[in-house]
Amino acid sequence: MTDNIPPLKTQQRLLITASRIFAEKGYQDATIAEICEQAETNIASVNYHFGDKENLYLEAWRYAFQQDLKAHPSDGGVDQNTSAEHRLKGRIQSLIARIADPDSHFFAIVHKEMAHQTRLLEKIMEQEINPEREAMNTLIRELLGDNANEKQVQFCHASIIGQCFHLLKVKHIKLNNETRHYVLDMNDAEDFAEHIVTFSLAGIQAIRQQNQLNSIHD
Amino acid sequence: MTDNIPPLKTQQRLLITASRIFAEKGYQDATIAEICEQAETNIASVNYHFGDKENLYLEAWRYAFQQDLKAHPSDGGVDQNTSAEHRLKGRIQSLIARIADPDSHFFAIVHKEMAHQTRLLEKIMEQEINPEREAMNTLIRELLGDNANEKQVQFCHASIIGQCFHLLKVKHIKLNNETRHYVLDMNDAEDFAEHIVTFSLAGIQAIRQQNQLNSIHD
DNA sequence: GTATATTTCAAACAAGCATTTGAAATATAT
DNA sequence: ATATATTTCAAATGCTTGTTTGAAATATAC
Repeated sequence: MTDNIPPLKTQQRLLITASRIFAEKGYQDATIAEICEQAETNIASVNYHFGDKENLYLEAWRYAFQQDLKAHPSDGGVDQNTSAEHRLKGRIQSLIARIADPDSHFFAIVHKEMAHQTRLLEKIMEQEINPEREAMNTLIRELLGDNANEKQVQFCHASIIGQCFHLLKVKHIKLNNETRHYVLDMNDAEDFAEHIVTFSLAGIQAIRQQNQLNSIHD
Repeated sequence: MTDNIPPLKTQQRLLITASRIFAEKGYQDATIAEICEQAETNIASVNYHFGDKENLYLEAWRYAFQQDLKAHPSDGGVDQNTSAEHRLKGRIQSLIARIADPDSHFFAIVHKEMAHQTRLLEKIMEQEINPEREAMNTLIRELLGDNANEKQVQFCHASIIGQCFHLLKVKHIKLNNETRHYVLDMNDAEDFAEHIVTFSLAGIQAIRQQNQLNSIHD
């Protein structure tokens, strides 16, 4: 009777390994052979436990999503009673954290998925991402004020998400640094999050003020 | 002696077709068979004219870059003597136009390239994109004022590029629109460009003002 | 302890696709 | 007009990789 931790089940090892490798290489370039080798199991086990490669991909992605959220809750751990500014800041920081954290794979897979284009995954995306989008849009609406229309809300949302996802690109394009000037990298993630908050709150205010000016003319 | 336009050479047809198909499907999913079929030539012609698939990809990408710039010059056709605000606006509009135009393939290929990860392409990217980046950074420096440091310039650049590239994602993720609320789409490209300009000029001003406040404390 | 179900494994299989080949067709030059 | 170079073509080749197979090993249940 030892207190040894029982080794993880094959299925679990496959999920963990697959989410990492799919994040690194994308669906196409990741081979079942490589995943199984690193998960220390036989190739046939993918078929046995998950049916086929695509289903393993799906499950690994879902798994990564849950793990990432466990490490970085989407509200950033900010009290729901604080100002919209602070809650937006929390959400931006959470997003940046999930993108920058080398152990968070969900967004890396999303990023790689740009090329692959599976219909199934899109469905998952909608399911998983929509609630986060709506939560952020609610904050944006509050910050934009009553004169704002839905299009402006979506544009501001796109501005914020676009900035955050840009870090994803930087993360995966490892540039051959020929002693060039300073360039955004992963060590700046927290600073960049601060920047996005400042930049975006000002952007939102500008739209709000534009609306107020226009409404006077009516 | 007729004034018939001579049919395009095989090599040219391959470049045109390949840039379109690589933009649609990415490197991996695009097959030589399909490209040749649509270019109305034999599969072996890729090997004959370009050596291999990767080199065709390279050449098609370069070709797309040139074509896109021909249609949408990177300065947006704005007079170099106008204000930094207007010149930045011109650049943003050019970028958005090249991203939104269904006949412009360069950025679509960049987008799909996220998954493929060829070292060669990265090198070309640097060559082609760096001048544009520097041009925009010069404008950003001017708008940020003398108190700004290089990191802030890069952050602001990342903010703007990130917003523009977000449109690229929207373009290629054709969502199964289940009668959901309004959502950004390609018809909004011009409006979105306007939005990015307003949003980003305000963001840049906010950083500038932050710097001014901080410099007073010294 | 035996029978049944579950899981692992090495090897074989099959499909997709880039690439090659060598001959046929066409263009170019002299 | 003839010789030479260029371009096209159908078919074959070979590699990569996802999937299947059936037996062996292991766990589970009674």
